[in-house]
Amino acid sequence: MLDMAILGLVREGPMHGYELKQRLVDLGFWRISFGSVYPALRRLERAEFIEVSPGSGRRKEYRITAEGKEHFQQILEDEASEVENTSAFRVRLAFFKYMNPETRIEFLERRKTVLRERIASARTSLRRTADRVDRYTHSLMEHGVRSAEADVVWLDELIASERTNDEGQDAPEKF
Amino acid sequence: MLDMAILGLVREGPMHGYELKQRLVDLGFWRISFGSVYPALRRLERAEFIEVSPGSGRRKEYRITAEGKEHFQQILEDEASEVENTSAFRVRLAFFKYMNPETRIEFLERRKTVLRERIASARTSLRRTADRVDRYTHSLMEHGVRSAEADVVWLDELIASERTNDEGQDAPEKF
DNA sequence: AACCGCTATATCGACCCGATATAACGACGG
DNA sequence: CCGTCGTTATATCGGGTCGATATAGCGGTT
Repeated sequence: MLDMAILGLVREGPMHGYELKQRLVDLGFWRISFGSVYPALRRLERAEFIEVSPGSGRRKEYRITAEGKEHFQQILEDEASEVENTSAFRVRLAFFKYMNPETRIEFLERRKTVLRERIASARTSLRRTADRVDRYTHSLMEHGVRSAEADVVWLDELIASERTNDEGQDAPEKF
Repeated sequence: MLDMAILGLVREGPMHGYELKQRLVDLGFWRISFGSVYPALRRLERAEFIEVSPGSGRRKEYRITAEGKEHFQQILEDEASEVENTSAFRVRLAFFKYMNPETRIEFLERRKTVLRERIASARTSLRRTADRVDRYTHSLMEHGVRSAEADVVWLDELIASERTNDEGQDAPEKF
């Protein structure tokens, strides 16, 4: 998941580790750690998906290779893509412009299905435990349902906007 | 974090691992894994916070010890409690009834502060990157802000309800 | 009686997190 | 100019977590 995020960011242009982490925070991955980022960079370097060159000062500039781009595309569009994992879903969405337009909607729909199933089972367990559970736990469970419902609404908006203007602003392939 | 969740659940009564995991799912921890649960149980057993006895069939019944209760109380009320970690926050909330009432509001307020800071910095990075970023990334960032805002509203409700009926009854109400 | 899906415990490697170490850098006042 | 403080930047470590997988009893179905 982190590999995809890093490749997707480095794909926009060369970057160093610290900057990479900040961009991830910008995307909403608050808790990403340097203990994940730097090992990931070495991992990707070993696999020859990225290259390193010295930047200014202590910096190391990372840039994506041809194999890296290929690999990124492959894991991005992977049919068996993890739609249950919120973080993985969000990363894929962040790089939606690189995704085949016809798989975008399918991807969003699958995410919606997962959320709907969770909402249903959460509602069930809310009803089942309504009397045994204190108000804090109950509120926690209810808020979980409301959040998931809001996510579904958001997904519906994304799907709608994807269906209506699908020929408009496809991002430039090059950089 | 998982340790606290397990101790809190086992505190209600003896339980086996599989049941424990299901209860965690009920609380909204969708992605908790057996690869975390069983090692955690052995960890807690080694520390003598829980005891094991054979249940029916292949089951193992886990029950909390006196030291376990003590430890649970200690990590629950820990002043330096991790309020930035969403999962840890949610676990603590699920066991709010065991928390000292006067620290509950303080805890909720600290969580609110963290969320407010995130909202502010997310808004900043939204403005900063508004032109450079595609509509998918933009929508992702915006949705993050909206979710966090909804969380703040929810926290406000919890705080309000905590301030008004602080008369020590744990009767579940509508909410 | 063979089969299937669910319950239940367990382990493995890869990965991620939080804390910590190190050090160069710019800014600022004394 | 000189200390020192906050930020930038890379890196490592131990312990925790994840996802996959193995094993097997158990109840119901055809």
